[in-house]
Amino acid sequence: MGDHGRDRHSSSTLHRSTADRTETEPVRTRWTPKPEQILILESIFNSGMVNPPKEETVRIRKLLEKFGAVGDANVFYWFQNRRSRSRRRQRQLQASLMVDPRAAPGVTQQAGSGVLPHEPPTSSSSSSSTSSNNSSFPCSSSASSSPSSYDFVMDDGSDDLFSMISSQTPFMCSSDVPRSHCQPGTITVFIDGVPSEVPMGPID
Amino acid sequence: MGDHGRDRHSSSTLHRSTADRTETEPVRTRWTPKPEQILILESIFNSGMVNPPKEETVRIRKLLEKFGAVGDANVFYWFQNRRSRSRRRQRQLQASLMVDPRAAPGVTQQAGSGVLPHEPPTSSSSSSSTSSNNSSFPCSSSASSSPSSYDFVMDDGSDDLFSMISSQTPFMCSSDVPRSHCQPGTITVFIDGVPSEVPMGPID
DNA sequence: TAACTATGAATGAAGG
DNA sequence: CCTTCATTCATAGTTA
Repeated sequence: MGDHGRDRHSSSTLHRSTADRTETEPVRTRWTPKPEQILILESIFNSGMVNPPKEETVRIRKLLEKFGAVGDANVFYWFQNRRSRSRRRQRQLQASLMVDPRAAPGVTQQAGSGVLPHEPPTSSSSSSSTSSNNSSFPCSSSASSSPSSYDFVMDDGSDDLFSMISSQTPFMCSSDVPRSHCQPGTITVFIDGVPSEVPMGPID
Repeated sequence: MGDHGRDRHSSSTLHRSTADRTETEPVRTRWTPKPEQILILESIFNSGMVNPPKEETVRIRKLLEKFGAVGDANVFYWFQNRRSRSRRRQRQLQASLMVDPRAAPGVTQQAGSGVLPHEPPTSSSSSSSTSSNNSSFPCSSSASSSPSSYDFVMDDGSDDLFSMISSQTPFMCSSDVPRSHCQPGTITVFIDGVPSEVPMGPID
């Protein structure tokens, strides 16, 4: 069982493959988000917007497109998976703790499905309260920080727009926020000096 | 009948999986349509019956049951999801074409952008909605002259297709092109040489 | 080289 | 009808 043969077409936009053959192979490679894109997505997610509406999704996509080809579907999937994964992680962790206080995440992988629960660090101080004191995102750049708005400064004009990212951030500073009811603010992302606002109104 | 007389979940038939976890665990396995079942479903869908009534749903279920456990709800959900997905795809495609200037007829293209699963705003979203584009596609294609039975002739089929049934079965594809409403006839599915008729009455 | 992990994409099932 | 959750498949990227 488990033999599905559904149409696996979709996706799109991807970087150049090793060698683009003129063959009829669409090379349906899946979208590989760039580090900058991941940063943006994570920041938005951690800002409380865990489920952006369509309008916001489109806007976010436009934002991400500045760093690489990406479609609305990719953004949509990203948020969906993010939410799902976060919840699942929490659930499994909780379940494990309930059953056995020292239930190690080690599992015996069985042939067939490789869905083994893997609980990485993070997710500790999760106060599921209406109060949101989420000050995640150590994006301590020289940019001024406005209340209720996150500033994101990127320098892609240079050769290495990655400098800012690898400057201090290990890779991804994501503290899974279960559901923060952030106040209506605005996520401001500065790209190449151009600020892009992503108003985060009613999250869901 | 105020409410749809359709029972929401009545999939009484479901196979058991490797239930060696907990004895009392129903394992709640979701229905995994077999390739043959998918073929039948797609055929019916592509034949124009995109929203079969309950009676037809039951009949289709009976048909599918020959290849594996399946409930009425599964069939119902399948059609519902299929319809939704098709519409979404179509909408997205149209939107993409409007935005994407490279609608080159040439194939072997890495697609434009990730098609999103949710409806794009298409024209600012404000105007009254539900402006269903009825034009659609020409309801012609290759159809048998038999007014009593309908043949499934799908194009595409470029994707990997499973090894059909043990008999000869018309190919199918994932192309979603629901004919608005072809002539009311009968959908005949040849299974193992045995024709099963599914009269398509009120299509939708 | 293969095996594993992380994650994007697809879809069944439900809720509204 | 539409959106959303949960489960699963497939694959890019990493590791032994």
